Amino acid sequence: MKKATLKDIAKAAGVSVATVSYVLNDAPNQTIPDETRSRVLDEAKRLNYVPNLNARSLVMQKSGLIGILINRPASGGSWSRLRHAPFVDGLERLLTERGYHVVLSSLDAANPKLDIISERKLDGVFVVDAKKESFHLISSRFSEGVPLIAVDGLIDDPLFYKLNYDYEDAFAKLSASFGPEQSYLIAENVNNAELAASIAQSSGVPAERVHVMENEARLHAFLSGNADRTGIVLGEFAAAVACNYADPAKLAVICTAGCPEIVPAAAVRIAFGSRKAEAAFELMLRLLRDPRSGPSDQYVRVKTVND
Amino acid sequence: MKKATLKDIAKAAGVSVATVSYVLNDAPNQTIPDETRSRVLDEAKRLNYVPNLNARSLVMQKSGLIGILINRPASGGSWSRLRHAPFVDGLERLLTERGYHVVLSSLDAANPKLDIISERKLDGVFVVDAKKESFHLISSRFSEGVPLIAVDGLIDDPLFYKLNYDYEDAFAKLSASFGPEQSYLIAENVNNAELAASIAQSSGVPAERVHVMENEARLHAFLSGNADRTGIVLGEFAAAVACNYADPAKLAVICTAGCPEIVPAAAVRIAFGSRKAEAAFELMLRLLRDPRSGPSDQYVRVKTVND
DNA sequence: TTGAAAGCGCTAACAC
DNA sequence: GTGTTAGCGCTTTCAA
Repeated sequence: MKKATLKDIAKAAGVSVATVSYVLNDAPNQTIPDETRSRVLDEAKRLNYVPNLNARSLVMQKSGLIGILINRPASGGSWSRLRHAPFVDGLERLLTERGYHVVLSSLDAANPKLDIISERKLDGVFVVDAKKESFHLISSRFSEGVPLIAVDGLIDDPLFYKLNYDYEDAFAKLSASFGPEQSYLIAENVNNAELAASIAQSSGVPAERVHVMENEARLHAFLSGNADRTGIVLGEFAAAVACNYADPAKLAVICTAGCPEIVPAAAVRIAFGSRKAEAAFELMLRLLRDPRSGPSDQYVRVKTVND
Repeated sequence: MKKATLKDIAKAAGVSVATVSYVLNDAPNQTIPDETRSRVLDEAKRLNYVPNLNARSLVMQKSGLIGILINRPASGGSWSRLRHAPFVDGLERLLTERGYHVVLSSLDAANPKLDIISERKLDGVFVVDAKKESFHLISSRFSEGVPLIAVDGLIDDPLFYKLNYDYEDAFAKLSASFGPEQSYLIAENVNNAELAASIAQSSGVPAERVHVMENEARLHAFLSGNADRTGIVLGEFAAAVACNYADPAKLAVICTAGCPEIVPAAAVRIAFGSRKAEAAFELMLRLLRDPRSGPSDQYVRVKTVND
């Protein structure tokens, strides 16, 4: 039994392919009598018809595919491999639920192969944690109207909408008990230099007490030298590791991945929940409907969850 | 500037589309003089040619897409949302590196929409953590030769190759210090009932001391009642949570996600590393080359990393 | 060594 | 109401 096509259904139902297509797609301005309609529908079901989306994509010049392109660190512990996982999961779920198909693709920071966007005629693209250069590489190739959303990256390029956490807000909430003057900061090793700079700056923590997560040994060394201080940790996975070398009670963790349960209960926790995925989804839907309906300054900032 | 097609290149280079196609694909049994070849290549580059893979997929009846279909729990804490993340990440990376495009799709256990396989003409499919019924639903629709790999699921269906951890091996390594007679077991809340049963059974832990991870409250209650015992925990994320309610030093964690750093160093750790993703990738590649070149019993068991 | 042409399965304009 | 048909961009057979 091989795949049935429109033609097969047409033959079986004694109508033309056009009619079948009309019925199956509920074509707006076609008026099909119920008798014909149900005959077609019956045959389609009987033949186990499944549309070939490659054919449809070819003629429609759009695919129903949304891309999530992630710039992954070449090396790095599990904290960096996990960093985007809950976001990707959440976003994928929402998109799938909505009927989109999701293609996931790792970008090599050195050599980001972005052809997938045009090759597959992606309807919309999320670019996660990319360097400035990657963004420019994309925008130099797209005069087209594909919605482009930069996630976790500050980029001065009008082709991209930008979606970021409002770290400033998070730090502010912490400032009473974890004042930047006396605390240190453990930051995630993000690819986007502009974002990293902005985080460090808005934390208010002096540069010499900002540690960028790289490997366990260096983290250990840094924490040993700051055992008497309180600390702020960005990311629950980094925090889980840090708790092996620091007293959780002296730590405030800004949960960027929506997994607060992972960090020891003794630490102070402040969370963004799963809002980034939701915001990403909503913005994309809106742009898909109308490519320029996003916020006029192109920035979306996700705030922490208030409890 | 709109997308260039083969036809555009052909016109620009003064040859036919067939010739362009031959050149661009290094067609095996065509002999193209270097002069023509480079003229075509030059024009392709000049026009920023990017192939339309939807068109190619249509004629080739295959897409270059590999599907990862994941049965996600409707509810559950971050430990369950994270469970497959490192596997998916690792697998996606390997596939992407190899030139495949990866489509990711959540399956609703109640209503698994599997049409994506035929709609997109997927070249190969991983089905992760699915119930018996979902597997049957798939195999009832596929006489076709698409390589199907069931990950984290025991299923008696010849259409699927099965890829699972060798839990027995892991438990055996632990038996000296964490004897099943005196320990409890915290198991992940897997969808596949057959797998769950097999894990519980091969652990040797008496049924009344096997706790299936559901929510933090129930976990807390269970651990309170077993404070005097040693315990084995499946999954590092579950373990991280458990450490809030149990002494890490009395815990052995079987790391199923490749993220041992996440669990407190005081616990005994035994790991599968990232071998599942690698094994999945290798098996898929082999099947893609020759659909029946997998192990004859269709089972692949991934062992723990020896150190 | 190259090209013309027949599709792959589908959509939609247009004719009847 | 329904059918005919011209593509969408590509691969590949067959002829020249």
